[in-house]
Amino acid sequence: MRTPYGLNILDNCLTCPSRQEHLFCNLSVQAGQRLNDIKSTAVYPKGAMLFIEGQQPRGVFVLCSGKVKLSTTSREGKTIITKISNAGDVLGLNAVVSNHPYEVTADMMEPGQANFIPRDSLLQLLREFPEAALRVAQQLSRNYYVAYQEIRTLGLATSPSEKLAKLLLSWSTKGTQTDGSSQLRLNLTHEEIGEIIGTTRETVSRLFSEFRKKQLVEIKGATLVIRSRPALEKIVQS
Amino acid sequence: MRTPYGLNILDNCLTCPSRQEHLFCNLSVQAGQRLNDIKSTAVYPKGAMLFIEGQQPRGVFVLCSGKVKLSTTSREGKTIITKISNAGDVLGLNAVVSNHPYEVTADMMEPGQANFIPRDSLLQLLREFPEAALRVAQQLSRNYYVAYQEIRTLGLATSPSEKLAKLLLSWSTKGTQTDGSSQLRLNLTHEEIGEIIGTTRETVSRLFSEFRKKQLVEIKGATLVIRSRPALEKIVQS
DNA sequence: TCTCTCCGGTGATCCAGATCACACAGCGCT
DNA sequence: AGCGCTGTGTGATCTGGATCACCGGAGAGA
Repeated sequence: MRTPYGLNILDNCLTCPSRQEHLFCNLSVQAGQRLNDIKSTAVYPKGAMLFIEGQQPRGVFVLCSGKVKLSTTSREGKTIITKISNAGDVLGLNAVVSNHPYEVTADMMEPGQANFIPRDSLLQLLREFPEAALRVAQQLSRNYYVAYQEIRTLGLATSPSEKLAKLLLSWSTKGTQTDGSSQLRLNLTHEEIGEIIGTTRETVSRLFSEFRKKQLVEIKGATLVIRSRPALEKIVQS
Repeated sequence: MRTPYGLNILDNCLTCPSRQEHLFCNLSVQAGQRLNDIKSTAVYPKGAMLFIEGQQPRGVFVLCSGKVKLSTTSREGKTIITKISNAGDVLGLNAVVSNHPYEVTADMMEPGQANFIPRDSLLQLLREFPEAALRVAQQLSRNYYVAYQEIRTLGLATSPSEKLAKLLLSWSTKGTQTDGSSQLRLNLTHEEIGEIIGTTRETVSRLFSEFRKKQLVEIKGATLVIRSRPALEKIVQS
């Protein structure tokens, strides 16, 4: 099956390749079937907004493919990116469960597919299947845990260099691992990286120069090679 | 019933005065009874640690009376206070549900009582009572929501004065409300306030001077009077 | 090919807030 | 009283990173 954006569509959660990997997908057959029935799937272009900060929650989105940027913006226009979500992530869950407005804006960084589950149907399912409710609780507590790391980073890490080092290390675990160095594709602009670690475009640029000069890192086009994890860890130190 | 610290002990959740007010207390009779059976209650002195950041989760604490400071500290010794908890709050829930270590340290700021619910018993209860699991999910999503506000404050609010103004406003809602001014007891040191808004003792001190000079605020001993909410809101503006 | 726009690099300046350094006030202790 | 301790108030510096300003390269689109 092909779509306007050249993606393969997954139309059944039960046969989804990431079914086993993620909390929300890995349910009993009945609950899974039910989930499959109430979901509707759609493919979104780059730049599409799944939901916007402040909207009343309509439902949750389960990301099947693509990358999604979660961000929040102050009245003066300053933006921070709180998370880059990948396939398998559940978006908007907190808003739906707590019935608070979405606390972030979710927009597609590249074309991708997402399943939508309306709020009422989801809550009904949770009432019927205790296992699903527990699974959701676990997912929420994981979210909370991640949010907490973010608070620690923003509140405790002092310098931008520390934060950038931390970020690179967290990325490097996902990249190609070899000896003490690893490699990863960099598909964010300096501006966006600045929004993640809470600093300006210029500072990010200068930090990369500095890291390059110190041989901690190497950049060829969009690929970033981490030359020395230990050295980065020393910068983090906290 | 009297205790070493001069507190009345509440020994039954079903008759607790705050039973109706808080998510976790307000369950069906069966679930409530069960909760009452598996909990054990204790009274703690000022300074007692309910749990410490990094420990494996033993269970949750439901605070019956007193105030608890939740904080996290970096290796270099910098500390941030993430929340001041009051009666009715459930502490350690995320750690228990996700089975991650406690992400904060909880210590009593004044003598108080707390019920302890061991991890295994709680999880068992959640499996048996779907309503309880859903309740827990809601509690977690509320926690998440609060954490998010914190991220916004730390990441987006620019100046310390903005953060302090925000904090005072959030406190003033709980204090004695009159016209446009309100009054509240200040039982934190400048140092602790600094740890909440992420700045130094000296800066807090200077900010209070400044606010006093601008007639936004008045301080007599431990009571703080907010003279003009609108003016504080103008400082926040974000 | 030319132009437009976005992104990255880097220098120059400036300032808010951290840091250091005292002074002093309240309070419990012996 | 005299001592230590904890918390507060306020000056004097120092500095890291924001801000402004400009340039050059890469890609898109006509």
